[in-house]
Amino acid sequence: MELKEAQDKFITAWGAFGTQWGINRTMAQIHALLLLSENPLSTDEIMEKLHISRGNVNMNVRDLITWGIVHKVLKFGERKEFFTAEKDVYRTAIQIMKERRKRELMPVMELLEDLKDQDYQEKGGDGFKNTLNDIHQFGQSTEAMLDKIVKADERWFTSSLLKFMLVGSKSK
Amino acid sequence: MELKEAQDKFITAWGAFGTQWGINRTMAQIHALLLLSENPLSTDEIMEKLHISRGNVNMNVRDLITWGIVHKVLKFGERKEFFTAEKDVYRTAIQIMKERRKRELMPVMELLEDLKDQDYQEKGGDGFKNTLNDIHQFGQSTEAMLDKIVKADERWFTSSLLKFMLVGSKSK
DNA sequence: AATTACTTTCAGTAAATTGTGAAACACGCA
DNA sequence: TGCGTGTTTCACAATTTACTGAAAGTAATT
Repeated sequence: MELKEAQDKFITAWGAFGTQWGINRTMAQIHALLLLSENPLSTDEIMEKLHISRGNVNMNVRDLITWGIVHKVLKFGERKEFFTAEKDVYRTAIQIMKERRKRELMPVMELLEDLKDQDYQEKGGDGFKNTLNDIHQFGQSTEAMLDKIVKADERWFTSSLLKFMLVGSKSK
Repeated sequence: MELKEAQDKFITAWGAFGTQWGINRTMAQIHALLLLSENPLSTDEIMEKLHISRGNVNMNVRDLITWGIVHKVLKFGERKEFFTAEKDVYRTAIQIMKERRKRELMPVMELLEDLKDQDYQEKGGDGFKNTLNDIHQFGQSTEAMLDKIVKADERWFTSSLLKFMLVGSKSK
């Protein structure tokens, strides 16, 4: 298999996987493309390589930027904007966790806190409250974990946490 | 706020959150409904409470069952099938992790292994290989972690891991 | 102030996903 | 075997989401 061919395969597949997650195909493909490119690409280059429209590139790139995993780069002497992906896989992963937490976990927690702190006198009210409590507690545990991971640097994440996960467990 | 009102709010919101994840609204709503119901519900009850068609209920319930977070229950003397959600939040979460791993992580790993083990002689081939390696390595770390979590029981998950995450970290 | 080089927006369209409801299917029972 | 009760399937419809391309916007350059 040729290099270019392999890269295309990777980009295509990355796009398909993206779909299964909540990410749209094009966004995932752009990310993959930038990840593989040694140097930053312009809008036109992305358009050409992925055969998509200018508007599409613009919107998805901006989205990737708000996710914090793609950066705008200005080349000296050029008026065009270029884009590049964060190359460190751990950083990228942590960045995604951070954003998902903010967008997906936090709103749920807010709802739970809202519903939880009320008195439901009726029959069944306790069961409901318990369910909310369980979920809330789980959410808090998750938040605590993410917080640790996010605040730590990726070196710690690999070495310390992973070592613990792989070796340090004493339970069944 | 009335109990029923609060429950409806929860179900609606859970559906909306589901959408942000890769899960479809109805599936998330059915899950929420079953989570809140003390006793198992029949297809007809679900149809009625969520105002959705029989086919829709059937398909989504079966999907939830393949995810392992909803179970079929047979009531003595009744011919109908009833459904109930796994009530333990940790079990549910672990179950979801397991499935996502299988459906989303494993195929990616396979692709990476396939592309990785080749020789790309051309210029740039090394960069590509390095990128693949990084992602692969990260994937393996993730797999290792999930594996530990999945194999452990939820008691361990809460006590041991969480304690470690909250207290045991010595790094910056 | 007009031109050039580029970016952003957005109405309309295309594509993908989800939902419906009626028909086919399954199965116990008289 | 035919009936009653319940489940599953699936073509089609409705809804949601993503993409296009042209027009409007921005700003440096002449």
